[in-house]
Amino acid sequence: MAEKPSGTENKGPRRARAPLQSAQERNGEPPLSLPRIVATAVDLLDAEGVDGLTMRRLADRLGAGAMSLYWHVENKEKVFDLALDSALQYPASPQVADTLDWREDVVRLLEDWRVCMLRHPWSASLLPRRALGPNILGRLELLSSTLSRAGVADADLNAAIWSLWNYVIGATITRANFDRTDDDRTAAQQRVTGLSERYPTIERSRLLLDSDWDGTFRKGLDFLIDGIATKRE
Amino acid sequence: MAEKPSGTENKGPRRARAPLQSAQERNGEPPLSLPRIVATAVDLLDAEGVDGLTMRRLADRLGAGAMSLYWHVENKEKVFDLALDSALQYPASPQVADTLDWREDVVRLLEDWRVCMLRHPWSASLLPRRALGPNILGRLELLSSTLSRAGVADADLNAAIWSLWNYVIGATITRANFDRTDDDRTAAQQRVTGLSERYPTIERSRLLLDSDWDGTFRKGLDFLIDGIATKRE
DNA sequence: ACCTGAACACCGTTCAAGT
DNA sequence: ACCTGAACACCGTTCAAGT
Repeated sequence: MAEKPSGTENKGPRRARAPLQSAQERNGEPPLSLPRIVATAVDLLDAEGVDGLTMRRLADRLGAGAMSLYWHVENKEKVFDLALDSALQYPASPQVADTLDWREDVVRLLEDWRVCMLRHPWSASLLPRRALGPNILGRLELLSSTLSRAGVADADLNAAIWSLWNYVIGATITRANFDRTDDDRTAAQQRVTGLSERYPTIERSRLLLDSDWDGTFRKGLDFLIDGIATKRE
Repeated sequence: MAEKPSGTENKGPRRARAPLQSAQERNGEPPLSLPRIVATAVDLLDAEGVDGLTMRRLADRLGAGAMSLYWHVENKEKVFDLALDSALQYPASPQVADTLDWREDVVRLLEDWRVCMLRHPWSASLLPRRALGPNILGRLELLSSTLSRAGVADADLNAAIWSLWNYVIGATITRANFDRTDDDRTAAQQRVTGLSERYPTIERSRLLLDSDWDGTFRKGLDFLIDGIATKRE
């Protein structure tokens, strides 16, 4: 499984001794490279959604033959892995550390995470089923250390992290997928209304219409953090 | 868009005046019917996962030609919608209502929901992107009315419901997807260990190994409910 | 070292046709 | 009313070959 240099440590060919300008653009960079492939994949996903990412279409966008990708990337799965982690990049200088209020830190951390995923609406639903890349791990580490420094007992640390992770993932997936068109939502609520004797509470509260996603996210997050605060020593 | 009877109200052909036993099994039921298609789809999904569900394979399992499905079902999307809602069936007699403790009720409701989705590991990730069928709406209604009866203010009701929904979805998706093989998890944790200077906290807490999913789920749920209890009037 | 086209075994869905 | 096969426009990936 290691004949090809498509392994994890390969950063793509170096631009130094570029050979003889092969038919593509003439900026020193070779026409295909892992970073370029990943960046283009993210663009394609942003534009066309998960189902829009096709090896052939991706190659097309890169001005390459369909099969050329496989020298760099081994798999479509791998493309997803790399695109996801690349979409979750975060400011290298974690200025979040050591604020006065650890709750503030956690909230800011997770809200940034959420905003980042909402900017790439395909990312949230992909996250739980992918290998954890360095950016994802970096975010988890930042969260862990913040909570740990805040005094969360070691025994409760993992439960706290996973609870927050699960909540952020769930909220973001829901929002990215339900927040489609207003028409869809009205249609859904109207189906409920048509059966108001079966779903009286939902009908009365207009659950499927009203959706202050940002507010709801923040409220639930506060609940969780309140609970976690209890576990500090 | 309405020539075919594949619309929402069509429950499949009635078995009453069955005609002349067409080449299939000789139990009164017609060889193809919406309920049978949906049930088989659920089986197929359980056995082969989301990617395993193929119109052709589904038809195969039903002993029918590949295209026969389209008379009953209009779409592959629709198959997913129906299979999902069918997997989320719940006891028609909601004995949950009117216990002494509303918190107990909510917990039982959501734990049953989660167990139900874990029994069909493909369901959780499908849920957020699908139309809400009667079973899903029924569960939402039950949750809503329980919270409402518990005294949650109308202004906070929807936020409470969505918070719980998001949390359950997130937790279940994470669990269904991360809980794969032990090998995977050890490999993941070892990658972290190899970079222990970058992820010291995660390494120390063994986040990627230890995963008491059930316990974590319950703890986070309690946090949320605690927070919601605050909002009662 | 890097890229390519032809080919294989699949997809979902349309359509015109069978009973 | 219900089912079908052929056909179309796609997929991901292998392989043997090009430079």
